[in-house]
Amino acid sequence: MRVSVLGWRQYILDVPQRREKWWVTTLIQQTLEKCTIFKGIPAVLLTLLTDVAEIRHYARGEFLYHQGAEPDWVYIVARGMVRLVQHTEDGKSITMHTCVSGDPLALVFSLIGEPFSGGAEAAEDSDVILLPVEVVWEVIQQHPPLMLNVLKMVAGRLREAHNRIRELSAEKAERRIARSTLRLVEKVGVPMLDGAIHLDMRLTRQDLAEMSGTTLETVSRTLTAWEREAIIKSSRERLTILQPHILTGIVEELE
Amino acid sequence: MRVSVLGWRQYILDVPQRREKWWVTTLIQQTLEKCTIFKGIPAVLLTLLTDVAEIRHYARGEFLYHQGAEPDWVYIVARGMVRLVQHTEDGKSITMHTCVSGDPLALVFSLIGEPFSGGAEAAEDSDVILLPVEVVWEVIQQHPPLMLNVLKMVAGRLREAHNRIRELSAEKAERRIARSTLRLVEKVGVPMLDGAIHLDMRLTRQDLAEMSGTTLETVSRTLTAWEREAIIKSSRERLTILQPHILTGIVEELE
DNA sequence: CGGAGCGTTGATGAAAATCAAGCTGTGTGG
DNA sequence: CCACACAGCTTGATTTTCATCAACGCTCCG
Repeated sequence: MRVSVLGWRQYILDVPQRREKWWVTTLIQQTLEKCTIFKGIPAVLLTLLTDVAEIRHYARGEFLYHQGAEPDWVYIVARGMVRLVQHTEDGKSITMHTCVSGDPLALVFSLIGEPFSGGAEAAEDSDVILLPVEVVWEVIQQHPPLMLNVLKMVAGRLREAHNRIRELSAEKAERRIARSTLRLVEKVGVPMLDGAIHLDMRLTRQDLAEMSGTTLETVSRTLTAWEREAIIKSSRERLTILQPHILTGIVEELE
Repeated sequence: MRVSVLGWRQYILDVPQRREKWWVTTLIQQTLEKCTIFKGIPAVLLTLLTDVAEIRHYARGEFLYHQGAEPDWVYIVARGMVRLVQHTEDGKSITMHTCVSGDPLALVFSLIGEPFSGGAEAAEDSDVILLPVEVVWEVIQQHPPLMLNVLKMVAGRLREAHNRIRELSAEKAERRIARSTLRLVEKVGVPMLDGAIHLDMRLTRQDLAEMSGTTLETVSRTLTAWEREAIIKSSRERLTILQPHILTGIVEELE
């Protein structure tokens, strides 16, 4: 009878065919539960979302959607990482935001019905939950406080974007690279026994450059310098921060 | 009885004391009516907002609020311009967004209850409408579709912020200045008979520099060069774009 | 008339992009 | 299992861009 209230019978009826593996359902439910975007959602609506959700795998480098496309799904990262990118006319890409497990993508543009301002590319092999836009919309109608969660999420991203504008306008490359690195520590940092922090992701110099607004050569030189000072330890696509407080110092020091 | 429904008796009762001039009420009502943020609002709620609104004058350079403060009002620009700024540790300021008549400020941070990520400074002598946060919140509760307007507004600003990140990461100073100029054309451009567009605001080189992520010297040199090519005509704090299409060309040309 | 705020211009230097060449680790296919 | 190709990384040399420092002109206003 949940079905008749919400009027999404077609999705519910589809479920048996689409969902063979019980553990897929479990994964979806657990992921959705811990999304800040769904905080405070009534159990019945969460179940509805779980029922209509699809899950899809994206290989590293694959695109979930492209700049300018019209949104038809809301995406939630279950496992892996997805980065939101914009491309310049001359083919460079810039990373606007990096989404990790639990982060939503395409949500806002779905709700307001505008085409994407950027593309979304899997930065790692990732599992992503897909929710039909109409269902997400209906769920929010049923429980308007969710809109506040959405607003908080966008506000957070806006704040982050403004911070980056400030950094790009006023700061030197080394500092911006330090900032990008520390942001990654927040997202995928794994503390080691000796106080070091390992970044649990594949990360090329190019990636860091696209996050910092600089070039891969500059990133390479900077990391080499840091490694000489034993601030970090890096190898191909791997990065461990040995002394995080020094990076913090680089970010905070005056002038 | 609108009062008892909404429970904002105290504001309603305050009105007679606070509002001596009838034309102030008219100005407030007309401004609120044309706000995209209040599009679709029921008349009764608009009246409520009009009743509880205050209007305040800010001189050029005066701050409406400062970075880090807790929001207690929602601001709507009625006349003039207000810019949202962030400050760096070494005292420089960066303009994040320029608000013109009808634009809301502090709205999102009010709704999510977080301190401001930047300050708001009157860029011209301005009249600004102040709405108590609690009333705005109550109005949105009464008419949830308004939340969508809010979301649209934030999404627009996020899009703009991302565009600026892309520009700052990849583009040269002249192009960024051209972009900032064209953005101002959109906001305060007044078309002239001869096809030129005059910017209806006081605008120093420093202002343009803070919008473009460069320095006042670079802006000065660029404008001088443009003036030599008869693209613009500028005098102290005044700017007229004689050939807008050339600026568009600078923004769009490859490499 | 004098000063404050805005604007111009020049000289200089630092930062970082760009161009270039070669190295290294990883994975793949023969 | 080896070789080899490729993607990622390093390093050096060169050049461009722009910030910075500095000095001075203009004009508005008290």
